[in-house]
Amino acid sequence: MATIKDVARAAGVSPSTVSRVLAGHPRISQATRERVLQAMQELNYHPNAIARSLVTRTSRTIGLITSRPTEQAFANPFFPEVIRGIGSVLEEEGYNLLLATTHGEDDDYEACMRLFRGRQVDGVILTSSRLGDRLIAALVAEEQPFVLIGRPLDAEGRPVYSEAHWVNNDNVAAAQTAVEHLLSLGHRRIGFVNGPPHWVFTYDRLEGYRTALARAGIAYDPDLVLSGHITQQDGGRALERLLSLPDPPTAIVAVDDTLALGVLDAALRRGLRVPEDLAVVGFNDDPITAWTRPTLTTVRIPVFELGVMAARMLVSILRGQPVRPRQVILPCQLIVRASTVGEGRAGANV
Amino acid sequence: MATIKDVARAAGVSPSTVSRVLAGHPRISQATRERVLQAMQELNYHPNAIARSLVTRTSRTIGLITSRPTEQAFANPFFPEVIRGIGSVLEEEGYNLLLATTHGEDDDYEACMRLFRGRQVDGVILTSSRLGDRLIAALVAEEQPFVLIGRPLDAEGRPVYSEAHWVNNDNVAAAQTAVEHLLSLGHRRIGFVNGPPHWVFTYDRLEGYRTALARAGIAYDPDLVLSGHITQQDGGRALERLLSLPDPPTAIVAVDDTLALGVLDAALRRGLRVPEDLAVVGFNDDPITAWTRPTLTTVRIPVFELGVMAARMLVSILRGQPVRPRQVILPCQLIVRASTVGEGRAGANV
DNA sequence: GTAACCTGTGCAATCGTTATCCCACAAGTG
DNA sequence: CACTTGTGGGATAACGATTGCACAGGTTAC
Repeated sequence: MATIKDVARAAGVSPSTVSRVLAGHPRISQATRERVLQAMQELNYHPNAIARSLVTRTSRTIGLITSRPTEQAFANPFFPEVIRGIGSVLEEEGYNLLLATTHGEDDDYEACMRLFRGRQVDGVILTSSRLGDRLIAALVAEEQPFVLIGRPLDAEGRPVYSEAHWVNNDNVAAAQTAVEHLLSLGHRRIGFVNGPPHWVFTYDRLEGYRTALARAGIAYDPDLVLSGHITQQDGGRALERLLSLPDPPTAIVAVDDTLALGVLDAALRRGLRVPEDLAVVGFNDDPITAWTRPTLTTVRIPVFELGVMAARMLVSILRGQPVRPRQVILPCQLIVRASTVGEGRAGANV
Repeated sequence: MATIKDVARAAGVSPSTVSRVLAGHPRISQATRERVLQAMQELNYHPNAIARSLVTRTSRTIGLITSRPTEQAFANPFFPEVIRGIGSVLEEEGYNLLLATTHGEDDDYEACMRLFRGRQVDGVILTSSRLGDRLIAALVAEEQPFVLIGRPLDAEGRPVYSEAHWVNNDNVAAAQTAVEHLLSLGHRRIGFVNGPPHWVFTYDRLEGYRTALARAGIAYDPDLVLSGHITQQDGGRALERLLSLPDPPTAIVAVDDTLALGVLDAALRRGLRVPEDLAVVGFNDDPITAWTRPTLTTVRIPVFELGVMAARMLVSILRGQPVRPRQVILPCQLIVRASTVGEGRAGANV
């Protein structure tokens, strides 16, 4: 495979000159430039990105940390959608996207550090965070360029790292809106089907649930709150448990549409009428929610836009440009459909 | 950042020794090994993967070529699903996955070549191919390690590159099965909503459609075959055009569930009863198809498994192990649901 | 007419590893 | 005792680029 030296020899110049042609250096005469370019063509030369990375200490590659095994991450439409957003920016900017393979949730720290130390990526995008996330702590401490989709909270749920860059949707407000929607429909016993509670987004959504209840003067009942994995199966299981309570809920908020689908499916199988016997609200506006019967009320998260913003921010950081607001909050939107208001009134968005 | 030399100095050995410890070289005494490991710990040393790549000429990274802009690729559940499969293997094998960003379909050749020449990837997985694909031709000519999901056909549709590695589902047979299912239900005018016809998978599915018709003694009517992009919108448009024919079809085969959803949606909007007025069959068994009303008959493609097989094959190739069958064909399965047989009979798989 | 500057290019160091070659020393062999 | 064999580890040269510095020759300024 042709190297820069081969090209240099063929063009009768030094390797430096070839390198300068490659870099578009201004002080190269038109004549030599053409000679070099022709030699490159003839030898089918492509620069070795690895060698270049070694000396420039950049790779024009951005890492994506899912903090979950790929197999699990891509089972939820959230990741493809966020990658769509990220990809649309990176394509324009000429960055590649490296998916860090992680064995499990705890392994992502090592994986991410390896990427940085190994100089394989110039920066990373984290797609979610945990309470007291040590990966974020390390990235902040080492001043590695990164953008978080979400927001950093310490182990006690307090905001931290005000200097960090992140893009978030206001999950507290979003969940609050969802619950208030149900309250306005007259529901008083509202079940909350949560994911693993140590994730910030689940924590925030639970927070919103509690806030809404508190404002309505309804006591928080821990029996109504269940957490599990974000799978349809666990959604179904959660519903079963909630329905077996002495005083079961008349409405359910699930923190993800996948969970909500599990709830809906289990409810319908049980012969419940939705929303008459049980109202259901999900999160994310997964395309599937527009097709279910009844269609599913859900909180639309601007996932694509989160990806776009995160990528834009990171690119700016890498360019050394100051990022004006270091933190961005994108609005959510409650999409009211039949699973809460019935066929007739569905379609009106709040 | 600590380098191998710093570690060497701290441990009182030469860089070579540190490198050997890193590589698990057998001829290193226990004592020095421990000294070196401790120095690494103290200096928080992580090897520079780029520098290593430069000399070893490997990167432990695999490239994924979607041949579409990321934004478009990830709009279809196929890609996330195939990545799930690939990722599940790569995680175990310790490979990273690099998504090649492509501006468009024609740009993928350059992008892929840059990846290889730049030594950024050890091999690539192509997720689809076109008739007479020049990227495949180049990879074969340059003997670059790659696995194709699909199969290589020349510009005239003849199989080529018998030495290439690929994983495919038998799209011809799959489409044939779908059409025969409709024929067995009595349909004689069957519309075919195709994607861009220069892709091999669309070509093959059309082939299956024609074969099934021919076997049933039904003349091929080009008016019944439409092609467009694989979007819901184009599915809907195709249906409109088909219904405006003098002798419109009573059934539709769409080469992708996304198209089928567009067809279904447009049909329902028009007030058609499905399947009584119009039967619909899709491809891929997108989770959404189990939720539509009526549920959608579809051909299940083992997408996850295609990803797993492709990744396994590529890893074997990279290891220098002979891959026993160079080509693998995975079976499809027709999932019969209500969009062809009505609510009562749905659920029986063929 | 000479100093100062500009243009275009080459030289050589460097990035952080791995790999080849070689040597010092200890132990086994006849 | 001389000679082979084996073990552990150091020196040094790649790997393929980039880049600061030097410098030759031509142009401009005064």
